Amino acid sequence: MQLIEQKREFQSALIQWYLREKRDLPWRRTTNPYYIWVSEVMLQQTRVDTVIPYYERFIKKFPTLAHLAEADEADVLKMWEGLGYYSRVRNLQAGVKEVVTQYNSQIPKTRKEISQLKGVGPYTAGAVLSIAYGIPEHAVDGNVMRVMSRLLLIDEDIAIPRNKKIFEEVVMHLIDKEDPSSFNQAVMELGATICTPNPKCLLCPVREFCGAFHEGRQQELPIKSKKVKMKTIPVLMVVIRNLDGKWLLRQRPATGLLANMWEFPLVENYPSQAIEQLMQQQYKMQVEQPTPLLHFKHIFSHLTWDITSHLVVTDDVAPEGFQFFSTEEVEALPKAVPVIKIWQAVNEKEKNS
DNA sequence: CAAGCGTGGTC
DNA sequence: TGACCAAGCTT
Repeated sequence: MQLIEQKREFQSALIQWYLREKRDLPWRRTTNPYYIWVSEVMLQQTRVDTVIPYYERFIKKFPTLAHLAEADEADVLKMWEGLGYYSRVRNLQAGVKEVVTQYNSQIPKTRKEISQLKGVGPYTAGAVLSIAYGIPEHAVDGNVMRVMSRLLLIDEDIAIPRNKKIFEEVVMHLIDKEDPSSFNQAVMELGATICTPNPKCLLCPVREFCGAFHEGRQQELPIKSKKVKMKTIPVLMVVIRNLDGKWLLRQRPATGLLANMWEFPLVENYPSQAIEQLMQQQYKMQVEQPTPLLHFKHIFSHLTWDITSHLVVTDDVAPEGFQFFSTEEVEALPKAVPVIKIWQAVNEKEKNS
């Protein structure tokens, strides 16, 4: 195969292009393995432009492994608010604590050891090892599979997990042992800017090595099977204010959807009946004066919430698992986007009365 | 392994 | 407007 035979020329063309054209990103100004780790976790399934401000704030607030290890989980979650996939940061802090306590605050330099840290999978392990330490390890993400499937005309379905090892083996063969950091980042940069789903082949620095370009098959690669369409769940959210002007919230479980985030009382798949009766049944609470707030859809990765929200008043006590919070306290709690939207609607209504 | 897990951008 | 996407990991 042409690319394999001209490996040196390919590596050189790719890395020269990367060093010339790479975007100036905050995490490319350091090789601090902790900062690389933070950036890689944030970048999982998340766009660069979204990550940048979160990254800047996060490392300012938690500048070292020790700072993050010792931080309160609620403060850590607050820094992640709005970024999504909230278990990432819970796992990150757990992994950082492992490094501090078990590795004398030195992030391990072997795939075997680093992969055992919470939240560090095959990609993140290879990314930290190669970018922070210059170790020639594969870091195969969606970009890499797309780029390699085109370069080498690999037509295995990239949606099937067991096929990823094909790409990991390809990368281990092609990777530049002298500069694995630039090589891995170059492949990803190429996938993010040139070898996109709709590729810009005329701008590609390695098109002469590309099997798909030669055969005009760049639009049909990679092969990726479709996923199932998601369900829509009707959700009723009730914002409950007591006579002291405080708000009723609870923290979601530590695992699962919106892990550890705070929310107003909610009912999924609720029956069509009055809010007062529903709150009595579900939470044993007496509420009055229901006022409609917002009606909107919130789309998650695998399901949609069709959210109806109301504002009510109560003179009751907080039910099991709930607490009343002042307005300032509610602001400080980590909340996911649908809760934030409803909270903003409440504030609007307060302002106009 | 398949399914669960957020959010915002793009075409 | 809806499908698809974006530097994946866990169970």
